[in-house]
Amino acid sequence: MSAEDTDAKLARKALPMRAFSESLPMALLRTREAVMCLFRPGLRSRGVTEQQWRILRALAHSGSMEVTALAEATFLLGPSLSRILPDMEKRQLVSRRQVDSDLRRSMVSLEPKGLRLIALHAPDSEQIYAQIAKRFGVEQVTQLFTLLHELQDSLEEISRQHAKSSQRTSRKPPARARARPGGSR
Amino acid sequence: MSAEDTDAKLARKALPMRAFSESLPMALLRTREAVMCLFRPGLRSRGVTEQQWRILRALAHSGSMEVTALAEATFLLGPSLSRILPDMEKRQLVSRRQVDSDLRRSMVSLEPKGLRLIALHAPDSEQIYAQIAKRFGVEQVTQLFTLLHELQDSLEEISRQHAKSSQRTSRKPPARARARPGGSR
DNA sequence: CCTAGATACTTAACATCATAATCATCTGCT
DNA sequence: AGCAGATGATTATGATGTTAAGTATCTAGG
Repeated sequence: MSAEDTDAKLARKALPMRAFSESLPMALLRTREAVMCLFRPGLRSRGVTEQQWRILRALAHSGSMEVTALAEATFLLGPSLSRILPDMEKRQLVSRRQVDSDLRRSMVSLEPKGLRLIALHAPDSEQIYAQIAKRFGVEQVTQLFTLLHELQDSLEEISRQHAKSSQRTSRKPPARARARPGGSR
Repeated sequence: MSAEDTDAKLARKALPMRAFSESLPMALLRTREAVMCLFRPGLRSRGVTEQQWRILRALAHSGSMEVTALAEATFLLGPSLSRILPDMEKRQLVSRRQVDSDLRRSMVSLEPKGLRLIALHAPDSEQIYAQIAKRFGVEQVTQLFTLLHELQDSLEEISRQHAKSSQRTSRKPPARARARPGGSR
C-alpha cells in the first residue's frame, strides 16, 4: 500500500463527509444516464436529439407555446432554443409565428411532420417503459416519481428559506434555479 | 383557443404516449438540477467546479487512482480529465506520477491543498444534506437512494438482455453506458 | 527478436450548455 | 408624447462533454 493510499484513507476517516456513493447528485446523474442509454438509440435512429425530442413532447402535450414557456417546459435555456428551433423549423418539425399583440414574442407550434415523428417513436418509448415496469416494478416506478417530486418540493422550500434569510445582506433574489458555466455533468 | 392548440390536444389524446411530466429522464434531470442549485454556490465560492469537486471526493474516498479508474469513479470521460487534471495540478490540488511498471499509466493523488479544500467545504455540504434530511425526511432520502440503485440495476439487466438478443445481428457488445454528442442536458 | 494488436492516455474537432451582452419591443410614469 | 426601465428573444463568448484520431507503451504470436 502506497503512502498516498494511506493518507487518503486516514483523510477519509477524519473528514466529516459522507461516502462518495451517497452523493445525491451523483446518484441522480448515474441513474439518468442509465435510463437515457435505453432511450438514446431509438431517438438517434430517427435523427432526433434528446433536446429536440423534449421540445416535440412538450408541444404535443401542451400545444403551441411561446419560447419562454417552452424553455420552462423542456428545461432548456433560451439560447439553446434559439439555436435548436431554427433547425427544427427547417426540418418542418415545428413552426413559428410572431404574436400580433406583442412583437417580441413568438409562438412555437408542432407541425404535422413533428407529430408524425412523435407517433413513430412513441411506441418504442412506451415499450422501454414497459420493460422498466416489468423489471423494476410498477409500484417502484410510481414510488420513485413520487419521491423525486417531493424532493423537488423540499428543495424549493429550502431555496426559498435561503433567499429569505439572505435578504438582509443582498437585495437580489437568487434569481432562478439554474447552473454554472460548463456542461451538465 | 387557436387551431394549433386544438390540434395538439387532439394529438395528445390520440398518441400512445405518457404525460411529459411522467418522463423519467426529465424527472431525474430536474431533481438533480434542483439539488445542485443548493450545492453549487458553496463550490463556486471556493473556486471549484462540480467536476473538480467530484475528482477531489473520489480521491479522498478511494485514495490515489489511475486516470481510467478516476474517470469511472467520477463519471467523467477520459478527455475531460485530460483537460481538468492539468489545471488541478497547477493549483496543487492533486499530483500525478507515472507508474513505474507501466509507463502508459499515471497515478493521480490528492495533495494537501486538495485535502484542505475538502475539509473546508465538507461542513457546508453536510449541512445541506442535513437540511434535506430535515425537510424531506431521513427515511425518504435512504429510500430514494435505494430506489435509484435498484433502478440502475434493473436498467443494466435490460441492457444486457438487449445485448444478448442483438448478438445475432451485430457482433459488437453495446460497449458501455455513455452518451451522445453534445452536453448532458 | 519483431511485428500486430491491445491498452492508457492525450489531442483535435465539433456540438451543446451557461452567462452575459445586445437588440427590439412593450409598459409605466411624468 | 416621451423617456426609463422591464421583458422576450437572439447573439457572443467561454467552458465542458463526446467522438474520433493520434501517440506511446505494453503484450502475444510467429
